[in-house]
Amino acid sequence: MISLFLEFKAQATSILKDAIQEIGLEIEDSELYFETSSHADLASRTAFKLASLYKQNPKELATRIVSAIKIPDSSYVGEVSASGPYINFHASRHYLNRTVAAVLEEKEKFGCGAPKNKILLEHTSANPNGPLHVGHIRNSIIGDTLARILRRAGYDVEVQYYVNDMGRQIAVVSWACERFELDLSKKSDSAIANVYIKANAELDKNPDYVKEIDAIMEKVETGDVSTIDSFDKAVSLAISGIKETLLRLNVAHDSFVNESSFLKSGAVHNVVEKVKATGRTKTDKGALVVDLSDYGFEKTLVIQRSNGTSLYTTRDLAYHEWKAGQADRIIDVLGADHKLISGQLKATLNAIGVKEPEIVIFEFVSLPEGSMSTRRGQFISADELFDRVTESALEQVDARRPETSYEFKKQVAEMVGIGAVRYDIVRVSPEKSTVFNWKEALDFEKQGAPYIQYSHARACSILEKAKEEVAWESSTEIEPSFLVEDTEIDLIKKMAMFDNIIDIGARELKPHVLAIYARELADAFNQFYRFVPVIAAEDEKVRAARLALVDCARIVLANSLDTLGIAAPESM
RNA sequence: GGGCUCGUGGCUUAGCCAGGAUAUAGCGCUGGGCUUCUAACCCAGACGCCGGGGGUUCAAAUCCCUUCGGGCCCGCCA
Repeated sequence: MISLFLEFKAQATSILKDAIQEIGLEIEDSELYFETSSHADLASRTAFKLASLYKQNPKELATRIVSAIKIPDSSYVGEVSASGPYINFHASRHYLNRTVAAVLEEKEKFGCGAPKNKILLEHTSANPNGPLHVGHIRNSIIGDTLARILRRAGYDVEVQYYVNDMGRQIAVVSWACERFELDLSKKSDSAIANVYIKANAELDKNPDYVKEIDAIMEKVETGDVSTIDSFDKAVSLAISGIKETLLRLNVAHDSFVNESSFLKSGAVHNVVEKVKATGRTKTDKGALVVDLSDYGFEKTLVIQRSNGTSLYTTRDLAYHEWKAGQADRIIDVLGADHKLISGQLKATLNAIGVKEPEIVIFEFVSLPEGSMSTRRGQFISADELFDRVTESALEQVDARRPETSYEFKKQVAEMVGIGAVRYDIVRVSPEKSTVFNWKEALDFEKQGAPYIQYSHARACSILEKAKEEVAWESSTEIEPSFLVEDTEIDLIKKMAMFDNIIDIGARELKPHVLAIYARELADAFNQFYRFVPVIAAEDEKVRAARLALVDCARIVLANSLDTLGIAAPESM
């Protein structure tokens, strides 16, 4: 709740506005054009804007503004200077001291924002027709990291998995379970995938079977008990396996919501009636379609089949109508294949006066041989990735820490392996499509999660040693003003930036900014570690201050890792 | 065919929406650093017509047009 960089920026804003007013000019807050830069802690390009507004020279304006600047006592802003047309703000000693104190005071709460309203976030929601594959977990990791960022930003976040327990693909699964034997010696989701793949091959060979699927679909829609039971059985087998995978990935959902519940409750029927009431619907070859041409969609949207059954879209409309009543903001994390349909969904919701969701789209992960498909059995399961990556991590731990127990190595390998997977996926912007590559996935040499985790472990190790050698205690009173080395100041400034990163991530729904930040924070800590002796510091007060700084780094690294959903080992 | 999106050193990638100070970082490569708090580390160096071509602007990786290449979508599937 203690703002540092955000407060620094707020103070810089007010100081700059006053100075601009002082020289008789005026500008909007949004035209102060602040940016972080290597030249200053915060730089403003506003002189460019003022120059064009008032037809004056930007350099001269910057100089005049700077000379009119008045910095209040105990401000986070220390010094302001003009560099050509740029106005550079430098943080004060007070800001640095306050940062150290804030981290020590707030500990795991450091970086948290003030309490905000409720968000309902849906992610993963993969069809229960097989295990999660490496494409699905991009959804899970983006979604889970966003949820963690939003929580730290202060939102009350509920995370849901929308279970498709009655679509056509589940009818195929159910049909497949009758026809083929489930191999339950395997993980249940994998067993489901096997019969699902076989069934699809059968359906491709013999199109007559399609009628059987249609019949099953009609039965479930009319509430046939044995058909519903058969669906439920298949779905729960798949979902229990998926839950296991998500648990290992450190991804948690607050609730699993069944699609069928909206049919049973009559919500699907009601939402169709609401859409009809807008006068946008018509019948096209027996099917009920919605005209969304005024929203820019050329083609109509089908919301009811000619046989009267509902579609995924129809049930999704009902789901979103329900969600809109549960929270202030609705966020869905969806694959790029949903771009069009989610636009149509939003338009339809808008037409019936229901709050629209914010959609976060991520692009596909494909294989070198082409796109992944559960139906064709062409995918790499998340389980296989986790197994191989943790196995590879185990070899690393074994090589680096041969003296430790097998239990320890196994634990570290799990933290490092899963962390590496999460980091590798979250560090890339969601809008980039990627090709899965085993060599890269198993590479621990690059600066990824293990690098950040190692920095955390290193901080822990220094503090452990300090307890033994100099009887250090975390409660020791310290004087942060002794932290004057470049690497110390850089590290403090980087820690102070945490609230800003959480704010940006939450505002723009971009989890990758946090991934980059965590790596930069680790960089700053490692540089400090390399250049500045801590335990060996000669002056006792300097040593105490540096130990406190190590403790701060440990806390902010741990908080960053926690927000990324990555374990923070104390030793590795 | 139409729509959306991505294209930044050999490879991966930040910055683009809100245009401005030498274009970010990693891997790989070259060279250096462990009798000192964990070397999964640190330091230095080479490598870029920011896909191509036009335009707008005092200023373009960023905005506009066009073109090429990759991905996704255009189902009474989800």
